[in-house]
Amino acid sequence: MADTAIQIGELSRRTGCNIETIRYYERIGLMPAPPRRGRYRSYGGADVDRLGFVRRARELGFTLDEVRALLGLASGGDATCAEVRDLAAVHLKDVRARIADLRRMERVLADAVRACDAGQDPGCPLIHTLYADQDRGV
Amino acid sequence: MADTAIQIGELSRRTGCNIETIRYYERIGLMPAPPRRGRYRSYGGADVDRLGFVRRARELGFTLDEVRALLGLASGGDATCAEVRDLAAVHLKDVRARIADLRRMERVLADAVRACDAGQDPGCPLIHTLYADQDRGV
DNA sequence: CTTGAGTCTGTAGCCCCTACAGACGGTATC
DNA sequence: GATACCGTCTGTAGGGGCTACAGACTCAAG
Repeated sequence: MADTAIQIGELSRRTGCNIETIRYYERIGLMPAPPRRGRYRSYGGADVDRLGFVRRARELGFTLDEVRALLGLASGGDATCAEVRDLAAVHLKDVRARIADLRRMERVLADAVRACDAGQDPGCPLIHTLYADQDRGV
Repeated sequence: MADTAIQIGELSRRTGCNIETIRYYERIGLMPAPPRRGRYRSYGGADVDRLGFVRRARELGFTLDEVRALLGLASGGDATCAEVRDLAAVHLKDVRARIADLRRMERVLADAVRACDAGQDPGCPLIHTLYADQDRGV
């Protein structure tokens, strides 16, 4: 929120976003190309806010395209809240699907590891699982 | 398990693995280069098994490098079960970490969507979350 | 003889960065 | 003033794990 001009390194420190990544975001048009002081990029408070927004959206798992959409909506009026909500809802569904996938993996892996520990099986239970299960399960 | 020779399309059908992906696996040495009938690849039952193994391991979220290791261990004696177990245990930990990450995302997203639906907030709650939360949360 | 499906090689693209190489800028020290 | 050192610059290549072409071929059926 300080409105003094900062360099890319400071922007990186304040947002926790890698310098290379900041330049990458600029290249793909996610961040605006800032003015230069000499040949160095010069950022202001608005850039810190915007990049923070991007970073937090990324941490919630939004794709860069979704982040782009969110940024567009964020600058619109409050009529866009419904659109934002829908974007988030779709993404939430996606996140839940990924969780469900991972839980299936978790279950199978945990079972296999437990079976290995039990050591009843002649041969390795996990290898057995991977070889034998014909398209079923998982 | 049929031991008649099959072409890549049939291998693809039997394993559910994309043709391009099969050739890719061959290129990176995950699948052996099969003999040719004329200029067409000719596969046997062992290939169906091996590719099935790879596919199931992938479905459990193992990386290709891990799959490579598993394949190596699978052909070893039963002394390797402990190694397989450890590989799986490490991977399981990873899967659990990813689940935890996704659950954090899920929680924040679900809260935001709920807040949007409630419509108390002046402006959009999700946008607000993304702009305001300073490094905290998420 | 021609059509059509299957296969072949090779290369380029996807997502989202990350990691260089090699040159320049600006400041602190000697 | 020279040196050292950090920060920044551009540009390009790589990663994982595929996927999607283009353009050539093989082969069986009609």
